[in-house]
Amino acid sequence: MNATHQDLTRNQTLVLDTLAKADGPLSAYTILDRLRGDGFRAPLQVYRALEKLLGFGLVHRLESLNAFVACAHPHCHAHGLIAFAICEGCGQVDEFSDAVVRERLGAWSAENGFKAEKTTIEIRGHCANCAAA
Amino acid sequence: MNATHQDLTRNQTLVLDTLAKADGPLSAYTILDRLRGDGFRAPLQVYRALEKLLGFGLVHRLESLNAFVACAHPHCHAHGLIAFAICEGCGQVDEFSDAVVRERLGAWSAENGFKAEKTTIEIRGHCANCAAA
DNA sequence: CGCGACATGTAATGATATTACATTGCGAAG
DNA sequence: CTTCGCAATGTAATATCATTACATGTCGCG
Repeated sequence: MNATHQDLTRNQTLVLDTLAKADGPLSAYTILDRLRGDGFRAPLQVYRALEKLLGFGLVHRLESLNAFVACAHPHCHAHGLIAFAICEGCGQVDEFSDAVVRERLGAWSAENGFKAEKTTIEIRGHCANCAAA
Repeated sequence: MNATHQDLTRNQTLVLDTLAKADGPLSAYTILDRLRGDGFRAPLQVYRALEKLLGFGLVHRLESLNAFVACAHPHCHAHGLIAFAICEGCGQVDEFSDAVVRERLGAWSAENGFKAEKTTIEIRGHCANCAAA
């Protein structure tokens, strides 16, 4: 049914691996630079792979950063709505999910006849370590 | 203490009025184009005004759109966390606030020692009218 | 006046994303 | 087995969004 890692093309695999190895979000152009050695030449190669990976749920886009991260729970295909806590200090991203938040936003949508398709929740701030420093 | 509409400079007023008159979010460059007749020549004039207006809470940035809207409740300076429902059909943006959502995200932050500074919640989808069509 | 703080003007550049078009690889229909 | 069609890929050009750097203007205040 859903795409597995097996179905990925060469470019998709390269992009996903790059994100998985990174310790934080990467911009498309950073990914491009890291894959020059693998023959990547143009932004579109990255954007096309990202588009698919986003569709597969293997990668997330951080809207407030214009950057991308590998999904922290790639084998769990059921995490309804995902929130991100983004540390401005170290760049670490924490991915979590909250049923109550999902329920409340769903309730608002229902009340207002709004058909939600994609929800973005991003908290910018400082993680425990960086806040201490 | 907080800036009032009175304190705004000419450029800030022009940008805010442009956003207030618009029926949806505008990109910085769209604002620039609309203000050419008022002497605007460069993106920075817009970005500088937006920066201040964002600080005053009179304008919001929609991260998933790279665009800006006038605050729907400019006289209420206490709306903690704001969520946006963005219609892909007509471009309308609905701004709302939910205490439970705020409380849940605050709880997550507290539990994880995360110091939240700015929270973005954006729901992309279709409003009642556009979903019907 | 002359200084300091802040707003502004202008140009150049950097960063992010898409459009357009040519090519390749590969499975299915004939 | 070949040809058709589709999806992925390659490449260039361009569009869109945002910032850096530096010069100038304005105005209150000592």
